[in-house]
Amino acid sequence: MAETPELRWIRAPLQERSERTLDAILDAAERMLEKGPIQNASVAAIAREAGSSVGAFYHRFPDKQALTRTLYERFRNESLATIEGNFGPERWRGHTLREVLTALVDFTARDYLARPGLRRFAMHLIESDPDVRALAQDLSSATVSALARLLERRREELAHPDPALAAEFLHRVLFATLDQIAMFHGEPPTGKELSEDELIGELTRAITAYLGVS
Amino acid sequence: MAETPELRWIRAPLQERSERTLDAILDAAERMLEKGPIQNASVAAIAREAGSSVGAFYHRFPDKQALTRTLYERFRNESLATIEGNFGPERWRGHTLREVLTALVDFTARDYLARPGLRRFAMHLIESDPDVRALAQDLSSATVSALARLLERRREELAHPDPALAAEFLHRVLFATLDQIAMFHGEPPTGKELSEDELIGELTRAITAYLGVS
DNA sequence: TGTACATCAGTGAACGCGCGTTCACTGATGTAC
DNA sequence: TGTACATCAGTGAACGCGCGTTCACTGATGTAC
Repeated sequence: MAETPELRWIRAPLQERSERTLDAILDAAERMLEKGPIQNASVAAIAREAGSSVGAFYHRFPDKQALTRTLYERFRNESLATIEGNFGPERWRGHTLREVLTALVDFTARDYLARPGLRRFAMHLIESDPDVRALAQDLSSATVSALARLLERRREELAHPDPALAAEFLHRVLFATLDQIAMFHGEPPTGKELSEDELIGELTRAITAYLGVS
Repeated sequence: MAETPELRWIRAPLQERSERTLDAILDAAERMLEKGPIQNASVAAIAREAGSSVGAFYHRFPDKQALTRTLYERFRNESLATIEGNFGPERWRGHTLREVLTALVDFTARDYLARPGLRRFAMHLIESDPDVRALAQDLSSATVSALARLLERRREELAHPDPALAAEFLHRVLFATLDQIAMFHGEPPTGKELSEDELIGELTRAITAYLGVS
């Protein structure tokens, strides 16, 4: 599961043994993400889950923050790869803008909602760690730019006067909505259920209507 | 500033003196909300800010959680009153649905964005305290119902086939977007600025387009 | 290929700090007569 | 109206717990010759 992680915040493993330990700790932390906030999990508990020890933890990580940053970076790299894959101009050749948007919303929503703990983790970290926030802004910018380019290229298929502004706005609304759902453990803040399919349907309807997709 | 608060979670003050202390503590906590998470502020710091003492704090509140719950309930009551005021059928007589929605979005967005710390506080509490979450769901339900009734009454002014579903969806999207902005201290997650006016404009555009307002 | 030594990795008990909570005490307010 | 007493309110030092971090030690791996 784990690639060799970024070394920005951790001591480089010099033996294969310690690389295994490092991966085990990261994997354990990732597993614990879906149970509850990592911020509430003690280093001892994480080490135990990894089948390791507190001392081994501190042999790799200078402190607990380095673990959360490294984890965040793992996920950010996944996201960057996904953006590359989803937004290339040739990726959607032969499809209408409506089809493209429908597919993107569907994919993004299901991806997010499948791992709510991960999203909660990211939100808390972005809120509290300025370095991570800078990384997240970078990721957002990349996504917004990719979306803006997509909209610019298909300008004749939409009515919104300012595709760049629209991309910025849509990015915000979409991710805010998905993050909010993740935040509340899949239990929606209102009593009434709104199923995943209904949500995706309404999101698509709202986005195409907002853009004035022909 | 403070009304006599709900007594659900605190010991009733029997002398005027202790009621003053109670209000001072609640006001101090409210002030501290905008600085940083109350969860990170120690009881001693809150008591100090209130010009009181730790012992006085525990004379009113059985524990720290009772403070956050009481604070939350204060704000929830404000919100309930706002809903009552904003959603009565006679409130908008003589205005088009477009005008009503424009006014509601403008009011709600500016109200939220003026006190981001309050929103962050509420989000964290809703996430971590099941009792508060139940209260929040109640509040959401009330808002959604009020909005749904408004849309039902003006069904001929909109194209969306299911006003109740639309109300549920719009509520989510709107508050998720505003909460996300509050969450990141007004610094948007993307580098590019989207001014408050632009945001409100695009929100209104998106909502009217989604509903198919004539 | 074997041996000595250096470095890396892992262990878990102990430390220390922050913070929520308690408690013994002092002071203020209300009430009975 | 004054006085004695009970109850309420406030104070801040001390307690205790959880948890991040350290550290002295043991074991494993790599390397020089």
